[in-house]
Amino acid sequence: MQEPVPEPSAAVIRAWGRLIRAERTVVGRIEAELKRAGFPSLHWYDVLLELKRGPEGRLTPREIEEAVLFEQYNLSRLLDRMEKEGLVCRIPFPGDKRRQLIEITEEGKALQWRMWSVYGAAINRFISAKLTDKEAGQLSALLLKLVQE
Amino acid sequence: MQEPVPEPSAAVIRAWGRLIRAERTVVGRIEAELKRAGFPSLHWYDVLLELKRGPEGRLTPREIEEAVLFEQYNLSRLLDRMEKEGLVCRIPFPGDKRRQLIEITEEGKALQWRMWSVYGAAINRFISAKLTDKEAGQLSALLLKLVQE
DNA sequence: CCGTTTTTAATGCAATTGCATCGATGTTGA
DNA sequence: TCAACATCGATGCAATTGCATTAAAAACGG
Repeated sequence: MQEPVPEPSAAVIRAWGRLIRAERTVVGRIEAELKRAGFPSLHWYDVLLELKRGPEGRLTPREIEEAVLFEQYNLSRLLDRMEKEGLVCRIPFPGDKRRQLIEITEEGKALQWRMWSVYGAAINRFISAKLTDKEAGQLSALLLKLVQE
Repeated sequence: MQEPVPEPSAAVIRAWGRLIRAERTVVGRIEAELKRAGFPSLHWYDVLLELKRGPEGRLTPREIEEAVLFEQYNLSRLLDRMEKEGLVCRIPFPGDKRRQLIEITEEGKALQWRMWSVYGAAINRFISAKLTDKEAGQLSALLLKLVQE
């Protein structure tokens, strides 16, 4: 027996549409700034930042994956590219030969730092200029509810 | 003279991170439902829905592009694929040989309809269950501010 | 202890996306 | 009117992503 699906409310549908479009718009604007400045994409930045925050600049791929929500196979290949650029290196995980540790290099830290000057300015321009801190707090709270179990 | 960039506030940075992650999470969940049901991706749905809403089920590629925020070249090729599946067809634009009209077919309308039963249910599960209508309204308002000039 | 299951990361191949540019029309302004 | 210039959509090619699967190592269960 097939239950008829109750229609989502107009308010919810509108919010969902806006979420997708807002994300696309702001990511697009910020990526454009990074590209104009000759930097790699936000994905690279995300990985660099997570690593920098990790203990001794190291995390396992799984930990990065969970933090940035990339697919395992995409992260694996992104790390290939980043390693080739000398931004990270792979080191063995003590006591478990399946795992590995990804370590950010000095060059990686330097890139993260240089990217932040552009990225931070873009955030100012495209987000801070549009929302007060109070509104940003409200937005955070709502988005948190959205992803919680 | 290089002005030092004022750091974005913690509240803004947090909201931005949550926006990206919430979008990734919810899109991921919804896409998984669609895939499980054997349907194409949300991008296809977005185009079908826009067309269905357009006058006589027709829009120019530019109009679709503006509505869904895809890149011109990506949309061009997405329409190729959709046309190949018989979901849309390209017809000449009267009075301007550069443009064209994309028209949704009956088959396209039918697919949109069938996808909605899964998509709507997923929205219920992943959004309505997490936010009240009032909260959805607040979220909409904040996201709108974010993208406005 | 050993067979089974789970976890972790990599990879071949197909599909999609990004980038740059093109060709065809339309539009504009001297 | 006609030479810029702008708009619209397509496309070659490279880069990235998605999908399915693999290999290796660890954890588990009897």
